[in-house]
Amino acid sequence: MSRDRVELIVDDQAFEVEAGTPLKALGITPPPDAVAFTLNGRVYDFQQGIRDSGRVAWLTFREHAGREVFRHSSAHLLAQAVKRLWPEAQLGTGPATEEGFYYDILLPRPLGESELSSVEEEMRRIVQEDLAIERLELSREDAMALFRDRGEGLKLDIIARIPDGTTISAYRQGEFVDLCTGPHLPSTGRIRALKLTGVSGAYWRGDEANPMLTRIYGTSYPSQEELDAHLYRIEEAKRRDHRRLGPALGLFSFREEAPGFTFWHPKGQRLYRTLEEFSRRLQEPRGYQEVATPWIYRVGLWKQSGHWDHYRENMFVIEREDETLGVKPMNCPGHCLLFQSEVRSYRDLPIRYAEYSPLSRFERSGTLHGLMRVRGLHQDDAHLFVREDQIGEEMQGVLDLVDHVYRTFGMPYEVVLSTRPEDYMGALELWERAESALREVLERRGLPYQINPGDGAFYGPKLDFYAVDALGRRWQCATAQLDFQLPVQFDLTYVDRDGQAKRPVMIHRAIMGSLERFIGILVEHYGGDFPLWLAPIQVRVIPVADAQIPYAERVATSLGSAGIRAEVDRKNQKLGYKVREAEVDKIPVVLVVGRRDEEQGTVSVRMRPEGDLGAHPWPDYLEVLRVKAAMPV
RNA sequence: GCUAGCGUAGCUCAGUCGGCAGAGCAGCGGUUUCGUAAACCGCAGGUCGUGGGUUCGAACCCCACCGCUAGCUCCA
Repeated sequence: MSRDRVELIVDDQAFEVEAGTPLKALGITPPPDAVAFTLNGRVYDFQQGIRDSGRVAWLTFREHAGREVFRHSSAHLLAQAVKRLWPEAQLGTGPATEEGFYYDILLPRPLGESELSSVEEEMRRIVQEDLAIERLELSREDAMALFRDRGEGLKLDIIARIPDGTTISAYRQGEFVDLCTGPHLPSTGRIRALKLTGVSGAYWRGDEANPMLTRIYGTSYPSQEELDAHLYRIEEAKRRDHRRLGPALGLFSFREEAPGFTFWHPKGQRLYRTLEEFSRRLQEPRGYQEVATPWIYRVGLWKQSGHWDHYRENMFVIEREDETLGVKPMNCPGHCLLFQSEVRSYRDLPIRYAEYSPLSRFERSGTLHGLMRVRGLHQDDAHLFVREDQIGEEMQGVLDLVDHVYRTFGMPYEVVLSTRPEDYMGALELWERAESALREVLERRGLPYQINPGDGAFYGPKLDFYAVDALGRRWQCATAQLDFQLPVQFDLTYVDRDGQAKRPVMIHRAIMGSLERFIGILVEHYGGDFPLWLAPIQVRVIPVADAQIPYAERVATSLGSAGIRAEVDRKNQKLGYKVREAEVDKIPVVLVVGRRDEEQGTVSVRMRPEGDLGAHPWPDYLEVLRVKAAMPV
């Protein structure tokens, strides 16, 4: 077969055609739900010239790559509608996202969310018109001329950056043309269900120095049912939003007097302390030693650690008596000073310092977000000082902890290795050693991982762990970072077997990460329905009538003595009312006590989500609860 | 910080054209003492985010600031 011929297998039918022939020229009718196809791992639409031999695999909306084609064409649809409404608008870029698509557009005037419905209407009209989507291939000159004529200044900017020798393509549907590599749907009529979901600003090319364009977000599906299901998922996420649930459950609140800082209410503080206790009970048997170090240091320390150069923008800085002081955003420098306080032997290592004290980070006002992004936080933080030969074993220990914790909360997790950033500190050779050490740890464990190039900390590469919650969303929580720089900055040493001073390696690690953020995630993951061991109020005792209040109080007291967090509902209300309130408050266990219970020495158990479990002898049932409520360490 | 939007009772929300500040839930007081998701009656609750301006008169129109929301940028 000559180089300019390709052999294709389509639905078990073989074709041999000239290279560059599009699929639609073969006279084949693709399956009705096919949006594109793959060939040798490359996605093609039906109009792109084929340059590879192989078997054609149809792509539908069900495949990730198919969805991307579908949403990308939806973005073009959006752009076309906007251009019909505002012909002087200039198009930026409009890609598909995980959940939908957006288009960045330079508009003659700001667009409010209320105006989206008219854009949406125009989009539906174009879907009705069922315009064929046509691929054009152009020379650079023709492309420049075409988009100059159409007043698309931003597109000229893009064309200018396309390297020589690349085919420049555009897609036309009706009167609309967009510069685009494709692939795309065959026609606009395929997009049966769509919704525009919001507008926001976005810098051209993502650079703060560039002008801001209007970004219009939307999503689309092949059918209304699928769109409705998507909108329902969004509603569900809103229902679970920790910023709504947290205050409603009496866990925490925010006040404008202290933006980015949390008011922990009694129940929230209990939850918080339970998590902290959970962390201690896991770490102490694993050789961690809890410490507490200062939270304000002279600027010299921050200069020494490198934070002054790399992290100052995120620090609270205080000027007093001609001196500059910085409130700590991290514990690592303090732990280095602690390590320095004594002469260390190789026999002392590894040393594992754990600390839960408050950290302050100046986050820019626009980035604050409930508990997920705050200025005042606490981490289940630790720094391990290890010999180089201990790195593997210690990292394995960290991974064990991560695994235990995320398993406990029923969250699968994904691992990402982040490598050397541009503003890195230290010698290249150390970085390479650190990065390959991390790779080896993961591979020995057989953990699949992704690589995020250039996303490491300024002092070392890191492993980030993304927990996946009940709604399938990913949250970055745990992190484990190798650090060869800070021991150099602080001139940390230990005396080795041969009497020589050696440099330890530091491992920075947090398992839950920021406890604030972790609680935010747990609230949404469980929808406020915490497992028994974690629930702030584990048991509510409800007397059927006032006459049973003393009995209810005796029950609650014995629960308390057994270490179970219990309260009595003394409200003058009917039982049904108090049961409902307990359900709304998401109390995991309700013990109803009426006259029958008092006479027979029982409690009537009601548990979430099962409901009424009938009468059980008391205090025998206390032991059942004690076992169920035990912390899973 | 930037773009757009929002801010009325503890919560959810109504408030017409610029003309006396409203409801439900929660709270409090009473009646009721009740067996598994809302008893009944009553009471109280407001600097309409803050400050300025326009107007005879501003929750409503204008300006500035604060906070929040969706994103952007940032995120050890």
